[in-house]
Amino acid sequence: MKPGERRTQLLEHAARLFGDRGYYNTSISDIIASADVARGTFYLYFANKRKLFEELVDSLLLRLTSCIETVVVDDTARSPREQLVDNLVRVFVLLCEERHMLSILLRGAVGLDQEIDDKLQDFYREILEAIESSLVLGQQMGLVRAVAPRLTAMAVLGAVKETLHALLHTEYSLDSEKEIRQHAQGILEIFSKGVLQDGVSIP
Amino acid sequence: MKPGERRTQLLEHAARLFGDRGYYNTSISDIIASADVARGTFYLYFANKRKLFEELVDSLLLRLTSCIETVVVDDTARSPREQLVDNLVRVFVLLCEERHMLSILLRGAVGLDQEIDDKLQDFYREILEAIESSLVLGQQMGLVRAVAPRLTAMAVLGAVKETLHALLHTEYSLDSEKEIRQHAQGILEIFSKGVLQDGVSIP
Amino acid sequence: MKPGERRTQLLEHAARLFGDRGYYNTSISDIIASADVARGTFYLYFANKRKLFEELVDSLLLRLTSCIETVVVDDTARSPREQLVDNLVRVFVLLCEERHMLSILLRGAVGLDQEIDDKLQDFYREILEAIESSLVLGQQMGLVRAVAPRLTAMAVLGAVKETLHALLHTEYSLDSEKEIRQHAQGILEIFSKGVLQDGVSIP
Amino acid sequence: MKPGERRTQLLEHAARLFGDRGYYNTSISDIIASADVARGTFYLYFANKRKLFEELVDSLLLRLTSCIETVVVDDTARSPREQLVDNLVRVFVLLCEERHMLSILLRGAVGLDQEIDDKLQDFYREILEAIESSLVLGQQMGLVRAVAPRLTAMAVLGAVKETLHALLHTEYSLDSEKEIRQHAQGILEIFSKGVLQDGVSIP
DNA sequence: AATGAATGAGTCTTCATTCAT
DNA sequence: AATGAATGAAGACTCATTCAT
Repeated sequence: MKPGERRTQLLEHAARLFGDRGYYNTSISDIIASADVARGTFYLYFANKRKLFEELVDSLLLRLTSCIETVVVDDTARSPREQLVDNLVRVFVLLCEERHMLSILLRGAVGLDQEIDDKLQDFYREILEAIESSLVLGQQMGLVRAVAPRLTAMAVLGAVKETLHALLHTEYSLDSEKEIRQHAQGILEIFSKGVLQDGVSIP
Repeated sequence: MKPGERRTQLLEHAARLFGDRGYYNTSISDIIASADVARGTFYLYFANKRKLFEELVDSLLLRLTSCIETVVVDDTARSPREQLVDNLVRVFVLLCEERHMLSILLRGAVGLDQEIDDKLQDFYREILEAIESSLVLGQQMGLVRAVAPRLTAMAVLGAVKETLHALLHTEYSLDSEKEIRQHAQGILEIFSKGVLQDGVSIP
Repeated sequence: MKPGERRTQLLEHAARLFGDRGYYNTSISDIIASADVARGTFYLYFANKRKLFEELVDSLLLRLTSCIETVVVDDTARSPREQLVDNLVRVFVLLCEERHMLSILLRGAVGLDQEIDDKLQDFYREILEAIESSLVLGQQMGLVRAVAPRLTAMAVLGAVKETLHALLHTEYSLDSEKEIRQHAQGILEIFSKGVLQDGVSIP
Repeated sequence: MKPGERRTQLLEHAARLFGDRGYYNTSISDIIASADVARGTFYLYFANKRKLFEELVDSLLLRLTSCIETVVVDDTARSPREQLVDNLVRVFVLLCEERHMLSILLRGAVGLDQEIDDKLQDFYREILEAIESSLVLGQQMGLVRAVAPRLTAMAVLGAVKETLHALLHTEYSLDSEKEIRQHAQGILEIFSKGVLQDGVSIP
């Protein structure tokens, strides 16, 4: 077994177990039994259970961050719309592939550890701020109506989270990339034009 | 101490602790220390920690459910829009008053207990279905565009959840009912008309 | 409810429960629930659980002792044989009527309390000594062979205990006094003549 | 410390404590304190207190069973009488060496656990049946009088149990194998010929 | 006499972590 | 690098007993 392979092995098994049962219902015994590794070996690679979890979260946030590209208005190759959809698609594809991590991401690590909680909090805050500043920019360019940018950003983020959440519980499934793309476009459309017919307003 | 008061006392202290630290980081010792009650007294009122938690969840879902009224189209007193906003406002007011329960609601009881998890799941599913059927009705009446009803329902629910989530972390605050009402109207507006200016589309 | 009736009520319910489940598997809660009496009331009549048990044992030993009459050789009305059998019959009748107490008697109160244990020990010792001295007397009168008196006494007591034990487990039943009398005579015969045919010895 | 030694260590200390104080008055704390072992270590070797006890009972019954050999009538080396006595001697020797287990054996595990109780019950039943069938065989061969076989079997078993019981309370002691052999022969003789002189009957 | 809410010492059990081999 | 026996702090839960009403 190559060096580092043991580590990966433990991380993968732990991710599956944490995703399935949650942090507190996954014991070190479960992880080492699943990875077929001795108890002492675990502590050769990770300082403790919390650190292993933290590493899983870090790794996920890193990969997620690298999924998201800043939308460039004057890209001649891809329209802003395409770039937005592509961002969403990449996020969904990543998280569909790693349901276990998705589970960890959505549940958060509440009550587990302030440090890890903060990381997730920061991650979401950055995303919120990115959306918010895009909206503000759009408003400055006259493209976006006078909606409250922060509130709108939260709405968008929440919508994405909720559809991800639905994926976990198999009420909803996105099996092909085509479906995922349609899903992403659907979300974008809802927020672009709203749900009402032109000229209609809620009475 | 009146009968039933001890129970309530324990429920309240437990709610605060569960809300602050999460289920697993709240021990019975914490609860009874907080409520200043003897160990045995706890078990006089609750079979175990899980049952107490379940009761908190049940009680919250009950109160939440009773907040939400079916929107009636031909109400002469209040327009559908007002009814929608009032529903949202009541939910927000209730949850603002009980932050601890809000925390429990949003985190879910993941990995804790299938039964409790299912209750939350069912609750959210009912809300989703209510939103979805309203949208379908709106489409039949020609008011709502040809958006995917399920996806849209998830987007709306997610948006509400996310703003509630923000409340927990004090990035965002809704201190008066007036603010809450504006907040609810804001969400409604985003989903009604979307974020784009009339005649504009994302390039 | 007459005074003293509460006491009796508690004693009877406790006897049944102790007999069925044993001392440690019978809680005060069980007893007061069975007797339909408040918790505090229990302690009005008994200092504690142990004292109640002690009273049950005392009462049983008293009644047992009063069952057993010293065998008188020159009684013109009843032969010694009849007196012996009558003693056994009375003991069996008493214990058949109160199976729960029989259970307590046979199990002993081992590990429960030195004091109670000693009482049972003393009771059995007295019986042993009575049998032993009868045997010695018989030997002096030339009726009894040169068997070891103590050992023989233990054998007799053990035989009686074992058949009582069998009653508890329904392998064996003594439903009428006639059956009980035959049973007692059977035991007496075994010890009188032994099991071998005249003139035969175990090879 | 060799593998398996910890287990044995715990079993031995537990046997002593259970024997001295009984099951319910022996806590896990007592056992681990006596064996000078950490709390967690206990659960490394036994699922719980009950399982440890069960193992002690199982082990004793196994060793007891292997003490007892079927009596062979046409053995040229040892007469049936010798074989019978040898069986008894082996049982007594075993139980004299392990007083603690003797205590457990005689007290039974009443009210502790149906499963363990049944094991003891079954063990005694088998012994009873073996004695009973020997008596019936003896009757068919014309050696044994027309005594009730079941009743007689119970008497014999009871006698043996009672003398064992006496050993526990030091009223009686069997310190050498010679004494034990005399004891066994004494019991056999009582049941062979009875206690009465030839030609005498209880008046 | 009777009640039953309250108590808290004591029990079993789990599990993350350590360390000698 | 790897092992797994050993640890013990910490948690949930029980139940005999008390005492104010």
